[in-house]
Amino acid sequence: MNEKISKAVIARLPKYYRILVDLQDKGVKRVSSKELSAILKSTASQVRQDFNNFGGFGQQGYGYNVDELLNQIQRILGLGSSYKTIIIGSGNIGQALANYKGFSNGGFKLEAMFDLNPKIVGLKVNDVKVLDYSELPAYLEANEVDIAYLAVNEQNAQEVTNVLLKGGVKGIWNFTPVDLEVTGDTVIENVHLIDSLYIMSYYLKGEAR
Amino acid sequence: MNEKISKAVIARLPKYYRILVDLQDKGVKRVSSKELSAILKSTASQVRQDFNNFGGFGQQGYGYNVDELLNQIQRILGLGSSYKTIIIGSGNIGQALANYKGFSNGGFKLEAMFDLNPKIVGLKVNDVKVLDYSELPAYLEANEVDIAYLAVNEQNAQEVTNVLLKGGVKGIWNFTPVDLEVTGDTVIENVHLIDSLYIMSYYLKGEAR
DNA sequence: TAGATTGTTAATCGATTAACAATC
DNA sequence: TAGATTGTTAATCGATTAACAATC
Repeated sequence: MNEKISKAVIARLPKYYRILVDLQDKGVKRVSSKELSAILKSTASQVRQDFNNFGGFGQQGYGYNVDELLNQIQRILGLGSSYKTIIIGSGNIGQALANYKGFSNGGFKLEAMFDLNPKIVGLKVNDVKVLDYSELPAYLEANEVDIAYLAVNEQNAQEVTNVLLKGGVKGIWNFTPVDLEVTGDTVIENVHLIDSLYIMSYYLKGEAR
Repeated sequence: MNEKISKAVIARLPKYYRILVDLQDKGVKRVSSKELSAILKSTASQVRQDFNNFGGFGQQGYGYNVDELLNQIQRILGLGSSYKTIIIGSGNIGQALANYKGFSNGGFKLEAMFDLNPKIVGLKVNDVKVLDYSELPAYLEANEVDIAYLAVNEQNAQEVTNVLLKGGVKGIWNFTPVDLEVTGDTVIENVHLIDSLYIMSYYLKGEAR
């Protein structure tokens, strides 16, 4: 399956996932595309199209079984797996990410943190020790890392990325405002906070018009 | 102008902005849509279409003046203005946002922080004092707030939002995984970190196929 | 069975890309 | 002027929505 599913569809999957977890918590057993679309503020048609990208898992005349649908989406998103993660740049954002509880549920296991700043190196954040950045290449040599959370200074972002790529990291969750250059099939997921704030500014200004 | 510009276009503006700041820093004086598209990995056609949503500011045969184009995009994004901001939920993420230097440049001025936790209330983060959450309604009564950065627990997100709306906050930058219900024309900008991580998981899994 | 709701095809809508006359 | 590159219209592509036969 999975010929080439559009980014728009993938971007909606986590929302389906969240909604289904909610429904399951509430003890709801079945749900129709129409009900889902009401929650999502989209159309029943889109919901069905989305699911049918992966081979529909509903039943005519019935709808979708919440447990089963949730399992499927979990599987599609790969949330059954366990990911080994590291944090590069253990300042404010890096530490916030280390402390954030939500990630471990999805199977994202923080294994190590790194920083340049001698004041930060050696700290323990949420039971994970901050190592000196100079140790990163050796660490990558010795340990298989799935995802690196990149929260370093803008100036160092690309250089650190190159080290991570050389070390065989499979994905980079990028919190810097830099559009990283990568080779090969390394996955980059950007969280451009500044962009998000600027977009908000645009719409706020719109209010005044 | 500005009839109804698509979200896709708006989402690209911060990237143009970043690129133009870079070019200006490098002393570049002019740039063509073709050059910009090469940096953006898009097409020259799209670049020109994007700018022409706001009334083109190029010159035939020449291209775009970097300084002028940057000014225009800055103006469109409303980055000349000054925004009064507060942080609700001053845990890890709230504090990281308070400490983040990048925001003040864009005119986002942090005025106050709030939290429920007595261990956090009273702290000073980046020279801003954390107030008790119970003081929020009075604060909003007394002060005009443009943007609230929402970094509270998932469980409290909607309730806090209701307080913010009642207090006349114009926009909410939402770091909770909740899809907030809002009335009126309050602007919501979501930073769904978990969604972003799940999307990354999807593409990582794809590698293995 | 009859009603409900899916899976799926067809129609529409919007966004991206191509083309080219206008003009600096 | 000739070359370059815009602004803008037209063509294409892709995503969303509508419609409906299949079927639980």
